[in-house]
Amino acid sequence: MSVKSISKTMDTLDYFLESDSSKGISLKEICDHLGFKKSAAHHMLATICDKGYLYQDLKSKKYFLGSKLKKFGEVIDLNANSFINFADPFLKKINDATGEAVHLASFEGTKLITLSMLESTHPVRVDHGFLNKDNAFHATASGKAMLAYMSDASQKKILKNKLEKFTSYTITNVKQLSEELKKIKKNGFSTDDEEFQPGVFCVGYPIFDNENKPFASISCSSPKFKITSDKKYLDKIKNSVKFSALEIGKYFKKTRKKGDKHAA
Amino acid sequence: MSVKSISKTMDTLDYFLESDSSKGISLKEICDHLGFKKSAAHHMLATICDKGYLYQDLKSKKYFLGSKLKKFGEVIDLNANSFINFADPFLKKINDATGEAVHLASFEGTKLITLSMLESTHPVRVDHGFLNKDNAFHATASGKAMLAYMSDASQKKILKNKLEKFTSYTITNVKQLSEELKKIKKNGFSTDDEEFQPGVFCVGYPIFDNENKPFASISCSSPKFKITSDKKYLDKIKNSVKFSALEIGKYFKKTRKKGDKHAA
DNA sequence: CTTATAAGTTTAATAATATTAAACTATTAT
DNA sequence: ATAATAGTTTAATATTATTAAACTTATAAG
Repeated sequence: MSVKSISKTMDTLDYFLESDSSKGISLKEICDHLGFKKSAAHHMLATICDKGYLYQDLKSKKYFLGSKLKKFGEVIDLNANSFINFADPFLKKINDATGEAVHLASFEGTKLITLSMLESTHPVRVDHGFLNKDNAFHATASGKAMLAYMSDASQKKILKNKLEKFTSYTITNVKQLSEELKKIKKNGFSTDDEEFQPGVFCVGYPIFDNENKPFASISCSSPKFKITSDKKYLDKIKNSVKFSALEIGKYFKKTRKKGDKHAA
Repeated sequence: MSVKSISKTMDTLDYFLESDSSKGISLKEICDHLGFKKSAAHHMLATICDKGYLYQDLKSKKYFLGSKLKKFGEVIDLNANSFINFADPFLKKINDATGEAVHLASFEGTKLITLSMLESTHPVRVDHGFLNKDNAFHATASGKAMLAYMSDASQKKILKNKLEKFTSYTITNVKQLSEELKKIKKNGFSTDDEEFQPGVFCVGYPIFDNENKPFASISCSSPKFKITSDKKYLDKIKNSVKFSALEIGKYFKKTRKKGDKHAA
C-alpha cells in the first residue's frame, strides 16, 4: 500500500528537480502540471515549507527549494562519491576507445540506478539517461550483469513483479530470463539486444565488491547496425568494458576492509 | 493546517540527516526515535522508497538515503553556492581578527537560516549551530539586522506569530521590537544582548542585494563578559563585521544585474 | 535441531485525516 | 475603478491513513 499524500509530495519535489525552479514555481503551475486541486496543494505545500524542504517567497508567493535539501547531497557524497570518482576515469577510457555511451549502474533496493554516464561522441547517438526505476533489471545489460550474480533471494525480490515489455525483444518470461542469467555467469558478461530500446545493443560487465557481491556494473551502448555490420566491433567494446570493470573492482580491494558496509 | 503524513515523512528524512545513516537505519529504530507505530511507518517507508528518496537493502532490510536526494544538492548549489563561496573569505577575516564564532545568515520565506558558519577559536566558545527555523528573527542579531530593512509587509508576515521567549531578555513585545528595529536602521547594525542564549552577545550587520533589499546578514557572537569587561572589544567586533558585510555586499554589484532573481 | 524471540510485513475495520467546493482576500491587469 | 487571476481559509464529507492483530521471516537460545 502506498500513502497518497506522501506520493504527491515527492512528485512535487521531483517537479522542482525536473523543471528550472531557480526563479520559483507558483501554486498554479504545480497544480496544472501535477493535476492537484489548489486547496489541497496549498495544504501540502504549507507542510513542506514548514519542514524547510521548500520555502515560499514572501512577495512573489512562489516556491523554491529549501537549502535543507542541500544537506542530503553532502551526506550522500560522503558515502558514494569516492566510488564514482574512482570509476570515472575508467568510464572515460571506454568512451575514448569506442566513442559510445557508457553507463555506471548500481542498485538501491529493487531499483536500478545510474551513478554516472558519458554520452556518445558519434553523430548517431544512443542514450537512456539517468535511470532510477524498478522493473528494468531484466531488460538492460547493466541490470542483467548484476542480477546474474545475486543470491536467489535477491533475484526473487527484484523479479517479483510482472516483467515489463519495453520492446518486442524484451525477455518477459522468468524461466527464459533464468536461462539467460546462467549464460551470463558462464560468459562473464551480459548483453541487451534491443531489449530496452529499439536499435540499441549494449554490453554489460559486473563489478564485485569486497564480499564478491555484484555491487555495480558498467555498460556500453551502441547502435545495433554497427554490431551487425562489423563483426570485430563487438569484441572491441567487450574488451574495453571488461578491462574497466576489472579495474573498478579493485576499488574495493584497495579502500575497503571485508565486512565494511557500502551504500550506493 | 498541516498534513500529518507529510510531516512524519520529513521528520523521518531529517532523522537520516541527523544520525549516521551510512550503515542503514532499521524500521524499529525509526519507530523508537520518532514514536511511530511500526505498521504505519512501514506504509510510509514503502511509499518513500517507491519514490526513490530512500531505499531498503534487500538483505538487511535497513533503510538508506536514496541517491536521488543528491540531485537536489546539485541544483541548489547552482543557485546559492557562489554567494556563499564569495562570502566565506570575509567571514574568515572576522574569525581571524576576533577569534569569535561568525555566522552568515539569510532567510527562506519566514525562516531564518544559517548559510555558513565558523566556530570560535577561543577556549570559552559560544555557538548556535545551523539554524533553519521560524520565530528566531526577533531574538537574533542576524535576524534583526535583516528584519529592520525589510518592507512592512514582509516584517508583518515574519512576526505574525507570538514572539517566542528564549531568555529573560528576549523582546516579545511587537511595539518594543519595532522601536528596536528603528534604532537598528539608525545605527546600521543590530545587537543581541543575551536575547537568544544566556551569556551570549552578538553583533549583526545586514548585506544588501542589487535591489537594496536585505538579502543576508553576518553576525559575530561572543561571551557577554568579554563585552562588559573590555569596552574596546565591542568596537573591534563591530568594525570587523561591518567591513566584511560591506565587502560581501559588493557581490551583487559585481555579478548580478538589476532585476535578476536570486535564491538563498 | 527445535523452540523462542524479535523484526518486519500484510490485512481489514475503524478512527482520523486529507480533500473538496465555495467563500474570501489579495494582487495584478485592463 | 473594475475585472480577473492567484492565493488562502474554512468546515462538511469522503477518502485515507492508522491501528491492532495475525502472519512471516530471520535471528538467537536452549
